[in-house]
Amino acid sequence: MAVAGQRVSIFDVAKRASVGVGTVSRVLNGREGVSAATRKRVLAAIDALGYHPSRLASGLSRGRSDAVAVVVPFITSPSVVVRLEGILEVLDNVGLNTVLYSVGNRQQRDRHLGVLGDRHEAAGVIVVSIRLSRQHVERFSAVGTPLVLVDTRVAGVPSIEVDNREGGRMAASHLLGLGHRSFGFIGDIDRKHLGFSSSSERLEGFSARIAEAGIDPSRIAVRSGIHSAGEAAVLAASILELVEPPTAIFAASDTQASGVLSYLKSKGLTAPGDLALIGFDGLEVSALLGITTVAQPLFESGVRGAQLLLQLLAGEVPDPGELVLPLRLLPRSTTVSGASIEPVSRSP
Amino acid sequence: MAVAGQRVSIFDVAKRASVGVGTVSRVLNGREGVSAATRKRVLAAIDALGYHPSRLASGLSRGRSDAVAVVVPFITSPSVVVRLEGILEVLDNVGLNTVLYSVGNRQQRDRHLGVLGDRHEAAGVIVVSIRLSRQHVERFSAVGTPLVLVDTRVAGVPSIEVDNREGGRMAASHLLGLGHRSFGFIGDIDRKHLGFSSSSERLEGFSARIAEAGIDPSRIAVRSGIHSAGEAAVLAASILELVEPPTAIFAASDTQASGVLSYLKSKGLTAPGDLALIGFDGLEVSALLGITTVAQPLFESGVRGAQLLLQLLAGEVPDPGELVLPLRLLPRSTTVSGASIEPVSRSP
DNA sequence: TAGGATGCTGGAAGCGCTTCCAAGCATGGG
DNA sequence: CCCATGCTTGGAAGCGCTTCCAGCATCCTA
Repeated sequence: MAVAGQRVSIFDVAKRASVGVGTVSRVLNGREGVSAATRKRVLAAIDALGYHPSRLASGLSRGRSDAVAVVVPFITSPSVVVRLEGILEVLDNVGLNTVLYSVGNRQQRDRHLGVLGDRHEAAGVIVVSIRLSRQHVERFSAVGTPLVLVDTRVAGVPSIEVDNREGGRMAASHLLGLGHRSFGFIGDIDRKHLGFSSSSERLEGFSARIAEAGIDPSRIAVRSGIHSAGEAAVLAASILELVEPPTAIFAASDTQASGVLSYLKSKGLTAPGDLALIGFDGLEVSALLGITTVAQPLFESGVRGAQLLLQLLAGEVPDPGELVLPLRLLPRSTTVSGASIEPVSRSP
Repeated sequence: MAVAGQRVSIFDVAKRASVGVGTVSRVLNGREGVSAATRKRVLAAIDALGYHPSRLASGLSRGRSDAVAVVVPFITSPSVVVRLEGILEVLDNVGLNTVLYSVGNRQQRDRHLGVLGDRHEAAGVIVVSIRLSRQHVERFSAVGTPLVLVDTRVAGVPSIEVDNREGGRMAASHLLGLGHRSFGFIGDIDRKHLGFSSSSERLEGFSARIAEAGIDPSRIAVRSGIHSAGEAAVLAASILELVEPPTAIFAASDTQASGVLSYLKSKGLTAPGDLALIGFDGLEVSALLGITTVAQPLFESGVRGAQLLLQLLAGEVPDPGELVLPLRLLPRSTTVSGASIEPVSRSP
């Protein structure tokens, strides 16, 4: 055991095993060229001293850390969490250390990305949902740190995305097909200025499709607020209090759709009878509540992103570097009355 | 801008500003004893070169990093995420860098905790939900790294917890009060062996209270599986297929309760008519679905934990070092028929 | 048997920062 | 006019590791 207050260094291990520090380093890194007997002595010393190598020193000396950095926006949205699960699933499996950097505002973003790009503090970096400038990206490519984007993109950088405009169109088509002609939209505001654009892109696609159907898109009742179910409930109220409320609402996320549904229930209203409702994401909560949604492969986006990074780390050049994953419309009971109810599935 | 492939060091900045590295360091760390003119020259050089100090080097040199490490179990449960939000809320506000270490198994746990405790790679550490051994803790106290536990505890270490046994008792009392006499329990298995014990503690309290009511607790239909809604649905099926199914089920978490409810709906059954259902945690999903639950202050646990750490970092000794937060039973429509439905609230 | 290969090993240099000490330079009091 | 005092400043040492080179056995080959 380590003596209280004393930090054990590679030097102590070397002394105890009667070898040089170089040899200890070789053992630590599983490099060959160390006899079995010596290796055993070193391992015994490490064990006896309770030694842990300093990641700082090794990273500094090597010029790069061996951890993977994942930069995520302040984890406030369930969709980010699911993506993260996918990323960790892959990275954990191959035994890579993963460090998460949570970004709550632009300042934090620039600091973290600056350091991660400028210095080699990570073997590779995955950025989730945060919009990067070309400058940010150039830093990474200049020093050769592999970079992968999930749910965001910059030309020329490997990324995983969905087509949010297409998703908006799908939602509109579904509602139009059901005969709806008046619409509301509940989206979120990028208050932290991190460049979140999916909400507005979804609205764009939605509006475009509505226009194609010959309906004036400026008549869509658009409301935006912070991304939360509670806020969405309030926004829903404001829409339903209109003189001529729409017959259908498209919420930019399932979280927001669930807030709308909760508001309806509290007023004794039902979907789709009083209001048709469609969300986005395909979160588990939408299945539990029976909310129709445009589902995107969140978990898979994380998995693919991590796999892309592994390829880059292995020196390969991923072929379809910029991947667009497919969306699926899941019709459920908030738009189609009498839709069959399925239990949530066992696998995520 | 930095020249491609070239890393800019403090030395380059010093040269450009025609000062010594010591002076640059002083400027970087906002230390006084630098004339305004010199400071301005240094800042200009930093800007011109696009310089970012290396956290590795500064951490190594200083003997400690200035970031706060938060160790969380592989983010699989929404409750952990909410706690994390609370932690980040506080830490972000005071401008502390936060780095998350995700732990998926014992090996990872020991590696991360070993390094964080042994070396000074973090100014302070918050561990969420993972059980620590006395040995782990001693490492931290030996080197003097502040440590705070959230949702787990070790005697003598500042921590934030709830009384899970008491929560189990509250659930039992509620169901007993409604006249139920036969029970099922759906909990989770600590498959990763990270020492999660809340599920079993909740069962203990539940059983104890049942026994006090004169009912043989061994007759509780206990089922356990991995922590997910889907798995809980399967376990619920196995309980309801019993020859004499219970009239009420206590699920160890809201996530699991939501799975049970989803199963009921898919079978055309209702709560509490066919089965009374109570969950645990007070997640938003329980409000959305109207599930009765034993609510714990998740967000607040994170906030308090972070505040505790800030106190320790400031050198203060927190007075009630080991905090037990209160639980609240929220009766909703899965146990009390006709319970009023409230919209989800605006604030989290 | 000698000369070169080969396999292990020790340890110095260097990664980029902080910190501390000594030194330079004004300034003010005596 | 001289020296003590207080600011600023430069830069060497050291944090703990990796890496590379040189040194030493040992082994193989001709």
